[in-house]
Amino acid sequence: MFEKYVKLLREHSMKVTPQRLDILKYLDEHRVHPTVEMIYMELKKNNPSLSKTTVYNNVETLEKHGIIQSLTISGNELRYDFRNDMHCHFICKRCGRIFDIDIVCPNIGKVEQSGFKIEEVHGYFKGICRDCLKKEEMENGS
Amino acid sequence: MFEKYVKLLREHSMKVTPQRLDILKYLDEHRVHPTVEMIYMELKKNNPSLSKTTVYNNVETLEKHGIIQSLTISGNELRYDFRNDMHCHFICKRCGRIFDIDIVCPNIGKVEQSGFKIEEVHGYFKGICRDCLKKEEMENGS
DNA sequence: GTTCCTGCAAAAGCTTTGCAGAAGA
DNA sequence: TCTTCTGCAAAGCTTTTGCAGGAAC
Repeated sequence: MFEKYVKLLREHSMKVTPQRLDILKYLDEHRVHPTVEMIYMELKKNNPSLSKTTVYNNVETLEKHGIIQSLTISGNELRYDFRNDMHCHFICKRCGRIFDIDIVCPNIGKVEQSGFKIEEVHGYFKGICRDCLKKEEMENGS
Repeated sequence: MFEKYVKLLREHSMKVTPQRLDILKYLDEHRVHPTVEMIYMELKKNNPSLSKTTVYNNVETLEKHGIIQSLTISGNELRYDFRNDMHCHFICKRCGRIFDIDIVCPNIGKVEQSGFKIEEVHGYFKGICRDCLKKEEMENGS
């Protein structure tokens, strides 16, 4: 059940705690790019003594170790992604859902040629998702 | 002096107020992608009665009209850009400065083909800028 | 005159900090 | 045993809200 995450933490010489395992498992199994609040509310159900500070501490530490990734796509809150490989995100302005977009920026070379050392690449698309477009068509349809 | 911005506001049927003109002029002449706090502190020098709420109100309205653009690059605060054309940004993890990168995403078509309606494209690179890299070399240099 | 804007104060929301006790290695 | 983690409370910041008076048109 948790072996995968125990291994992941050990590989990064991080202490293995139940809270950490819960957070990793949640992020892995719920690829919705949740906020700290969402993670906290979900995990609190099975562990009522969980503190939001612990969630904050852990997502920060996990990110520092490169295990997870944070998204600044929505401006007023950070979102977390179990995937740490390079890909883009699409956020729907109607429903707020965030989708993974498997595209890699082909211009990194150009930016590096101009003297910048790139450590992270974030691509964010904003607009209306398929489902919300369909819903709109249904409502406006003749 | 302000004719340019008066014209811009009129074109968008927005009322012309001194505060609006000041904000537009500041953003146009200081392409550093400032925060609301930075705009407020600067403009307060010549207009001590300026309110931070007014700055918030105006950057929001200007963005809604597509005159300026907001960046979510830094997570804990919004930054504003006078440029509203499509381009990318690079933020230096050392000095915090944000640079414009004139690159257009070549993959928009692919995302739209998968059924998403794209309204905004944001490309953020994070790393170390030229100046900070040089400074590092000087300090570590043999 | 009507509409929209400004600015103040208060509140809200996300995140960080300090610290004592607890748990991991 | 030593180090790190957890959880609580309080504080810090950015941003939003409500509203009365004022300015734009």
